[in-house]
Amino acid sequence: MRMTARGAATRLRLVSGAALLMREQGAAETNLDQVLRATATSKSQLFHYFPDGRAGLLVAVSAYEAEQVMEAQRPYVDDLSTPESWRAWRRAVLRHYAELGERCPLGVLTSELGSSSPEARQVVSDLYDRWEGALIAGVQALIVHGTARSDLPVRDTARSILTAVQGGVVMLRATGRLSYLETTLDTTLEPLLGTP
Amino acid sequence: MRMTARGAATRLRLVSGAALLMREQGAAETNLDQVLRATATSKSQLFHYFPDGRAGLLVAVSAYEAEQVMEAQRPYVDDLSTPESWRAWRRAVLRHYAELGERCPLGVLTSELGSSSPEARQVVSDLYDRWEGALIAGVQALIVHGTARSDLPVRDTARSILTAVQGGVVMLRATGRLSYLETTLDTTLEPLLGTP
DNA sequence: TGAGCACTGGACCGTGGCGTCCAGTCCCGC
DNA sequence: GCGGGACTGGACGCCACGGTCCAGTGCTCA
Repeated sequence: MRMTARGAATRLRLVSGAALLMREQGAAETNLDQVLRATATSKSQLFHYFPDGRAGLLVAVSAYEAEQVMEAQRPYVDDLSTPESWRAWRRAVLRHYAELGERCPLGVLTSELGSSSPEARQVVSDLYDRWEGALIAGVQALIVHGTARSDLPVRDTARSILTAVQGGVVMLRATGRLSYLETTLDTTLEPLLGTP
Repeated sequence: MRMTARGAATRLRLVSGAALLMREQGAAETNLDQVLRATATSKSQLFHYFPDGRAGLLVAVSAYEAEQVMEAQRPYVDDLSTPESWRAWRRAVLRHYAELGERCPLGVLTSELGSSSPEARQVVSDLYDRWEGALIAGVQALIVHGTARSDLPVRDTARSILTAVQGGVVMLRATGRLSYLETTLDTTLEPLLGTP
């Protein structure tokens, strides 16, 4: 689809506006009219940019939110080669979820958007792959660096960390408490960084 | 509401039937007509037992599924006083999720039902409290038993285990792989049971 | 500058799905 | 065995919400 700068801006306004609404009140509770009102657009514009309607919008929101999840961990997640960068990463993650609380992109991605369509599911699963890849590289680097024991199972360790974040976010959404994420992250990172 | 045996059976048929449908296809994708067809009941029966309609049914399903989550861990979760019972508990949990896969009560509880209404949210949060309580008692017992170090933070350890299960289930639902749960559970239980 | 297509506005439509109503049946307690 | 309330059946109403249509407007590029 050819698009002018103005068109691209409208499209982005729709996606980011929809994403925000869905974070705050859930995807299922967000209807198209709300999105249109919040973004000052009309129905025909929405269907112009998303011929598949709501379904297409959900996929775009998924991709947008997946990007936000990675963005929140930058720049650290891109280079987890030292204990310092791991610690900085941990701080960044905790800060992000402390700020957003239950209204985080990851929460709505895993619990709602991911199961809305095969395409959205693919987006979520791609996110996990990228994320796991970054963590694997980081664990590997710490072994080379000598901080972590060389017999550490690299992939399993990375997956544990990913799982810890997921679990922490679920509990955050359910209880409003950040402590689950903090504690579990500490436990899981211990073999990598030692007791802080 | 007064109820005869027959009425109670009808009510239970509605709740358990709805729960099954919602596990398999999600709560949002399950409408009342499907529930009625699956349970061989009629709309007036449903509204007879659930005057609040769909909302009330969702709360009842939440309570039912919360009970299923605990039931799946029985009898071990009620007495985690020895390393053997902890190991048996771990096996029971893994077997349960290996069997049900993505169609587990916990998954639909956390991702859909829990946010459907304040009442349902309360049910979910009560479940977590009960669960955490059982784990705390178990960790405490292992310390008394001498298996676990006495300086282990009891509540934090219990919460880590709970978070590990949650994270593992999220990843199971997203990827279909049980390994996340297995690995993370091992890591988290290590300070309690040592390397198996 | 003007032709054509991207872009916009908003009225309109169909329907899936929740909830209501009422008439009839069955069972429990006296 | 009989009165009343628990229980059942299914037709009906209503409306929120996703999606369509078409008539304009204004940018872009030759």
